[in-house]
Amino acid sequence: MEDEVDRLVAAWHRERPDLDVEPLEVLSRVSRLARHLDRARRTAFAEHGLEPWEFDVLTALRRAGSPYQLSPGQLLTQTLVTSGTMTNRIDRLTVKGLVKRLPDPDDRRGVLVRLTDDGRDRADQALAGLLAHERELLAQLSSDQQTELAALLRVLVAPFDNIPG
Amino acid sequence: MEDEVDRLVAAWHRERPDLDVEPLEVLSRVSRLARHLDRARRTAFAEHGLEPWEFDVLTALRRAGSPYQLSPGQLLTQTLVTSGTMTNRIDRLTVKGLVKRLPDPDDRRGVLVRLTDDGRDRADQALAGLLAHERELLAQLSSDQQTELAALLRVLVAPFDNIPG
DNA sequence: CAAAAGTATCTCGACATCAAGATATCCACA
DNA sequence: TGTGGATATCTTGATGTCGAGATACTTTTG
Repeated sequence: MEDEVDRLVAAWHRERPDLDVEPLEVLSRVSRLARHLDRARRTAFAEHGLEPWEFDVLTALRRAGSPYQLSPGQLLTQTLVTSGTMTNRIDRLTVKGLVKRLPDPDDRRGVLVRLTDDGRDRADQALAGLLAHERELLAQLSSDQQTELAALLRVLVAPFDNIPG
Repeated sequence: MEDEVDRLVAAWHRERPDLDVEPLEVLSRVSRLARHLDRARRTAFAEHGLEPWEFDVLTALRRAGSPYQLSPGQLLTQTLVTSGTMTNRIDRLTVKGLVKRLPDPDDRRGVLVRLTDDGRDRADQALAGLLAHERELLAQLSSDQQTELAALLRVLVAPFDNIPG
């Protein structure tokens, strides 16, 4: 089946036949798919009363394991936002009662952000919902194809994840 | 090579061994890669004095072919932003002398946004630069692997692109 | 031909994000 | 032990985006 990127590439061939736009076949699809996924996730999370950014923070804490706490610094390396943004997010999640700030007993500069019981439940529910939606999307591919796709994507992502930056 | 998603999946297995998080192997990689690509593009465009959003608008006009003009409405369906955002973008591109607004001769409600000569050159240069950078990223994969990857991604994107939404 | 519905663009207010800088604290080394 | 540099978090100001509504014009309908 044709997609927008096929049309994009066709347009470039028409306008710039001298140019090899092959890279767009992969990378434009990655970007566009990510955009669509963002929308789908927003919808999925709304069923649980969460915004995507709230899910990101809550699940980072959830994955940390009991007692479900991380420093703001650890949270921002995991979520790739700036410190100002993270301060703001923690503030708002605190108001909603999903996390709370505790002083770090070992470092008086720092604080620890801990998931409340309610926050943990919301994270678990939203994750289950997300996985259900995503499984539907992936039903277009066989299990083997999914594995293949994951492996190819890993090759492209790994350099970013392993080289500082 | 391991990546962040491998670590993510391992963490979920540890904390929620009951849950099948297989979909994340594909879709989290798509989202994370897209995020890295955004950054890389920002860097690539900066060499040509353009922001990513400027590139998006200019290349949409460029692809339209001579005389390189589209209505704001056409531009916002292509770039997936809202009308308020597009108005703002056209304003700023006009100030920079990369596009200009012309009245639509056939519909007095409408305007046409046309690329200036300078705008067209900038778009062409930035595209060439982008493709060069992206080719480097993709050098991790063989030509066959790239084709395979593009095909698998197309299967996932196509439903979004072909069903209105 | 007049009124209603639809369409195209722009305006405005709210908000999340970023980048840079401020403040407080820790740590290595002399 | 004290001093300078590194670290952790928060604050501030600017900016781009969204969403709702306003305005102007076109098309359809009766």
